[in-house]
Amino acid sequence: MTKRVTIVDVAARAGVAISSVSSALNDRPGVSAGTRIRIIAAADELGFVPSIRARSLSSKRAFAVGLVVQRDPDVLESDPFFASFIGGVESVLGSRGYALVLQMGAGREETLERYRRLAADRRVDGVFLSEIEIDDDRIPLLEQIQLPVVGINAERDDFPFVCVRQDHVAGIERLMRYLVDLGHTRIAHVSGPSRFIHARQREAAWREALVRLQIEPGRVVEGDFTYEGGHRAADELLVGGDLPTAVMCANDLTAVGFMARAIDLGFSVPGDVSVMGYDGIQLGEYVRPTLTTLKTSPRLIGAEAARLLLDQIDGDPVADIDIPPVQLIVRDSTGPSARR
Amino acid sequence: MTKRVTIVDVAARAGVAISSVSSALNDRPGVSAGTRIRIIAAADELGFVPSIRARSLSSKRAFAVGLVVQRDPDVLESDPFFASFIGGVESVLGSRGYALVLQMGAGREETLERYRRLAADRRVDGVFLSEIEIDDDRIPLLEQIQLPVVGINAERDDFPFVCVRQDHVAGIERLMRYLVDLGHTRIAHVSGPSRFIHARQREAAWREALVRLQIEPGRVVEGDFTYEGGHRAADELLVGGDLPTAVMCANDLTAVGFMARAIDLGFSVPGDVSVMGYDGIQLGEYVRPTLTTLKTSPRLIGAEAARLLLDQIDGDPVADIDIPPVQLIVRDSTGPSARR
DNA sequence: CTCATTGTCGAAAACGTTTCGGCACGCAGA
DNA sequence: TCTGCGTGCCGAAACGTTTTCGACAATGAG
Repeated sequence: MTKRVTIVDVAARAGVAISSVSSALNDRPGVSAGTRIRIIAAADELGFVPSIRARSLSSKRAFAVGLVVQRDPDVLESDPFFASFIGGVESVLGSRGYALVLQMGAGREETLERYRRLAADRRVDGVFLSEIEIDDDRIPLLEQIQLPVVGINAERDDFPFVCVRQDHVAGIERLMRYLVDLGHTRIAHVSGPSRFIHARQREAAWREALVRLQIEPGRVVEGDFTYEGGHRAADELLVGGDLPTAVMCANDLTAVGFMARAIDLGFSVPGDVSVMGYDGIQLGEYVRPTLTTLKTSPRLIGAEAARLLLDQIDGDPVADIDIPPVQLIVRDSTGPSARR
Repeated sequence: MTKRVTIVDVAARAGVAISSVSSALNDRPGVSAGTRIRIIAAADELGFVPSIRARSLSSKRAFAVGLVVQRDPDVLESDPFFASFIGGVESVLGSRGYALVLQMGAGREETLERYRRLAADRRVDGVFLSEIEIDDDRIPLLEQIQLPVVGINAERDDFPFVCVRQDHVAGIERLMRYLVDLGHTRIAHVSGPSRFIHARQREAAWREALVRLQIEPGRVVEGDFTYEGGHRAADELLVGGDLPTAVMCANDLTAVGFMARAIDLGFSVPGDVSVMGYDGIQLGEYVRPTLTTLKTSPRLIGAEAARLLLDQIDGDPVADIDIPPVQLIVRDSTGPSARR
């Protein structure tokens, strides 16, 4: 019923002191090969599972890490990023005996409060920091609290923690080169909310890629990563004389919304305007026309971020990581420039 | 740096024994009003935060609950249920000093393994059990492990744990009555995978509602809760002579996929066929035609489930809860029956 | 044969709570 | 005055690890 077999039982069975059991099971030096084997055998036979609670108390570790996601319910409703990200995180955490504590804050203040509580309670040994904004309050807060942090897509300069980044530059350059090869020269961008670092990164990558390809960057309309945002962006971009021949949206959902609205407005996709997304979510495969996009791997980002966080907690040296895009997926929403 | 102020400090400051501090701060009897106030004051002044770790060890509680979601990555990719559900769970957990441990299992065996680990480690005081299937392995496993459980949309008979259920019957009856009032008599259903209890519940509710309204239930096609599943269902249902005049899909994503495909096939929605979903996700508002659906509240389900779980852990009496649907949302995808 | 050295192991002290048994003390009833 | 009994409080023992430090044996060098 209650947790029966403790380290004491193992020690008794192996005929050694509990300290030896501890050393043996944690791969610490100071115990001979012979006794080590004996101890491990005893532990196995008894089905010994060390008590995380006692371990936590004694070793001052929680064996858990935290993720706080700020969720203004509408925006993130069906954001596929976190599900995959968490999957990746979990795969690494599980194998190292760690667990993930997930918190959700509705507004800014609530989110900060969650971090504070997590730290005050010492419930986790480290946290992920994602969806980072310009002048993000959480950064000074986390600097003050002494807690290992791994950032996700943080800005490249001036970020005080280690970070995992999607390599937007490489990915978006591939998208742009593809468009330019098709003859496009007026290429617009529907960005994410500009307060988000990762939205700015994508926009900057778009701009730089075009400059590098010697194309004048087209208009930028700020979206919000939603389907509806794509609608609005189409309304804004597809009027007047200076129409873009291609549009790159900051994510797939926006691109799908953009296409739907463009078609409603009487444009042909890709005949009049090519549309591309960024993410590679399932949906892009089902809409008509199917969506050209760049597939990324939130799962990989999660796994690497978890590895970095755990290494950092263990005191191992860590360094930033760039995750390359997975694959350029060419489908039906893009085609040769109309050149009108 | 390290957790400084402990119960000992508080006791010293208040001039009492640590046992009194513990009693006072936990609202336990055996301490007079006067000293209680003094102790609370001392704790406040010192900014005392009890160590969850010590508390866990001593009181044999983890102060955390677990959610294991099985994620065959494609299917759940953009399932909005969990995000909202977790939001609701969190809102209750937070205020009671509990945290949520989230685990993700890729396959069946991995999922079971997560539950086992969670239990063996005693990392949580209880778990949620959702997406329940017919003959679900997890049920016997959880019965064997002694751990409080709250089910989500479990079957009504023969489920060994307490449960929170969306009241599909009430909700779907509203949808059906609305269709029947519009003159529909051939009403089909695109279900979820039949291995899921909640998919069967929806189908059963659909069937019973129609019987009650004295309409012969139409065809049933098994979908999979995805957009693509809606596509396939349309391919299957919209051929031959005996066409349905209305289709109720088991969730919104399926309905949106169904509509898109129906329109591709040359049908008019709702002219030739009315389509309705179930969930009330954002997307239904953006597609054309906009989607008639029933709004549910995963958030509410999460909150109630968390309350039930915590009460159960505290040893308080608990009883099943039915959550009513939130609102029938009539939009453009449904209309009078074509009666052809 | 002695002494320093190394490697192995054990006893005991943390870690910071909760909980349990008991000791004063004041008060009622005899 | 004595007995009995709640009340409020205290000291100390859990809870199950990790970790430190010292004891002890075996080993090699002088």
